[in-house]
Amino acid sequence: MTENSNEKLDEMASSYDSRATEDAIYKLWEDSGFFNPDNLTGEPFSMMLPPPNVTGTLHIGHAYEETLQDIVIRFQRMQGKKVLWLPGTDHAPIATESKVVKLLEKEGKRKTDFTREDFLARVNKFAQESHDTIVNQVKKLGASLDWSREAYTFDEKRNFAVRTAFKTMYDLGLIYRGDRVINWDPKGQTTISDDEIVHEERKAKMYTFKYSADFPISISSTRPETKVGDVAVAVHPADDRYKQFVGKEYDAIFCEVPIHIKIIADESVEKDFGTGALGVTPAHSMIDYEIAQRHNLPLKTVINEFAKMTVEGLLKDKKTTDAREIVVEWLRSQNLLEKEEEVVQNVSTSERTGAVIEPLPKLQWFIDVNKDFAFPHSELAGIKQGDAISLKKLMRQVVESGAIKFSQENYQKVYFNWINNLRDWCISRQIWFGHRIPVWYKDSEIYCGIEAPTGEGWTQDSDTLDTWYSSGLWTTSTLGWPEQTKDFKTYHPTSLVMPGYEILFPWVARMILMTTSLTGQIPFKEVLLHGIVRDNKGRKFSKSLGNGVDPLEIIEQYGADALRIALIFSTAPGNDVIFDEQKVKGMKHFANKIWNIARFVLANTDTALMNTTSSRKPEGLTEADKEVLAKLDEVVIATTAHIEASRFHEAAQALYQFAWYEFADKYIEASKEQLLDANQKENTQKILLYNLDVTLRLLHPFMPFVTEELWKNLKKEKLLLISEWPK
RNA sequence: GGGCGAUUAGCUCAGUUGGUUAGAGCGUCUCGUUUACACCGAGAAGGCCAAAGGUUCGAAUCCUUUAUCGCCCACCA
Repeated sequence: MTENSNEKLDEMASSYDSRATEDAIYKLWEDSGFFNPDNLTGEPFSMMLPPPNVTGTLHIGHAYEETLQDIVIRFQRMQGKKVLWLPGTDHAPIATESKVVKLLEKEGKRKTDFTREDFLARVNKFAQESHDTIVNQVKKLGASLDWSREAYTFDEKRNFAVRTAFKTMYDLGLIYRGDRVINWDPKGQTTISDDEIVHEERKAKMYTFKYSADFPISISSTRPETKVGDVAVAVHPADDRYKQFVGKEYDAIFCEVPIHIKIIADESVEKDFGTGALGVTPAHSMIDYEIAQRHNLPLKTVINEFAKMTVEGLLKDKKTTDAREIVVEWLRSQNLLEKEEEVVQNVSTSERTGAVIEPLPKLQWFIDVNKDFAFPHSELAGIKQGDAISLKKLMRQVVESGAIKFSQENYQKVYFNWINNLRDWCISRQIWFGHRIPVWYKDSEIYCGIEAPTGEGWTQDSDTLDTWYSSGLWTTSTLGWPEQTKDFKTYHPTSLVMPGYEILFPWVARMILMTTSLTGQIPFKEVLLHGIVRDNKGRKFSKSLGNGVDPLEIIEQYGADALRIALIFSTAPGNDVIFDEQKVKGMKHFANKIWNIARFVLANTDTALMNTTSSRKPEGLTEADKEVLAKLDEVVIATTAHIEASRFHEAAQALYQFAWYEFADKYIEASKEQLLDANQKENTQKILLYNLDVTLRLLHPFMPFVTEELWKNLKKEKLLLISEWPK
């Protein structure tokens, strides 16, 4: 070894120290300005970060998501494209508000102790703190996001986009206000959409009984207390047992409440279930509401927003659960109860509060997904401006036509299946935190506008919008829409969206719905969904299990590069990922291996050769030289193909194999002899440098920190961040 | 009930359009350290690719059936 080399060995630590490296490297990148596409040239490539909720801190699942996206982004940037990856956070009204309510409860305070303004100040403070934590975590991971364009779903610009979107859809007739049975969360005191419901299996008792002794038909119910709201009994039209009664009407006194029951025939009733007769409670059951609509039956509300009975008599002001006991007792005392059986039933609960959903008729705002509207502006093949199309058809069309491509075909099937079952979307929420509905009332007048109406006496709707209404605008609002900004023109439609499969419906589908109807453009050209991260027992990470892993602790211990490559190494995107600290440990060793490969190469080559490394395949190569160069060509082709096909795990595996076994174990070992041979020395040095150069480039999207740190030693003009991808 | 998927080494998972002896990480075992890295090297053990049938010159891969497991959607009252 030369004297120079010994210096190099002394200069570089014998192992890679991620703690001493990562923050400085991130700062180097940020200061370079190359996260901002304004400083780049080439064909635009754009992607939006799915905005994390400002409900606290990020978990390992976010780290996975950001790693996948950062790999694509860095790869595209190295391909010489003008790459925009735009960061932001989501105000997530229900989630954030309920989080703050819980925090206040710990202080012994309630939401109602505050004015709307004071409460919102508390929420905003919490949201700001969460935001800061999240941004720090994202940076620690190495995500190469353009922070100069950072957005928030609840900032001024996004609020303007939301108001404009609402007004536009209202004018198109897509948004309407209607009195319908909706999902009411009695704990959160708000409506929620179908997507915010979680079904839970619970044991329940099903009671079979008659309304009164002289009523001809028995019915079954797990919620006998709602029967005071019944207006009909529905039977199947072909059910011979009940045919004779159809059309007849009866009066009865049920648990001290007078009821009037009409016998109707409806196809939706199952003959073989229970008694084959369904007590219809239009105000407190979605299905019954739909039956009632078909038969022009009245709505009879018997339960209020606090899940308490509103009828007179025995049940007055009782909670539904208590009322149930009372009704059952009453049925027994009247000798009307025929059967009582244990059943397992699916109960609808609120995703955020866990409360049992109470279907209630309420005046709310909806998006009509079935109504044909005149498509206002089109940049799509197959649909012209002015064509009549419904949102459902539109959502199907843009995927069927191939304008939006699902990288995983099975998720496309899931998407179509969801659209087929889609119902109108309830977008109003009775919570304080969120975008106010841009509608004002004065006596019987209604005004919808982007700004408040002029004149005295107008009151704005007190409701706020569903979180997905604003995040559904994410690709457009972040680029300045509704203004036709330069960013919007340059980067929209975005190239790709990469969220987890769990938000395919609430987010991906909603972005397609909102963006396409409003702008006539698709929001993104390609959808690539990823799985969720589970613990090493295959369980979801959750607070109640206490199995959460803090990405920052993992990064502190093993380094961000190790975490990144460990997460993507062994699983194809779309499948769930098992997080195992052992994997991260293994990849820390890999980062160290790369470090020592570089250390060996740098110690055994002359700086004078640094800039001649691109001179390939010199004369007089040894077998080992030829072998490693061939393998290097292979890994360049394979890595590129794998990334282009979104097989990130295979790209990572190919690189791991090459670097460790071909480059280090075989070639570096062979080079030790060759370096001693004067005839082979220069070739060997060139090949070592060339291999190192290419390996660092290929590895950069996966392990950006260690590769950029080592790149410094190659004394190149450009940062590795914006260096050319090898060919 | 409707839809989507999974089953490959002790564990966690790869395996692109079907193509020679099915791979990796971790773990296990043996040997090795004046040598860039012990966060290391050399080597080894370990799999009738869930089961049965079919298509094919050829199947982990395509088709059918079965079993087991998982996820999503859905208020059979």
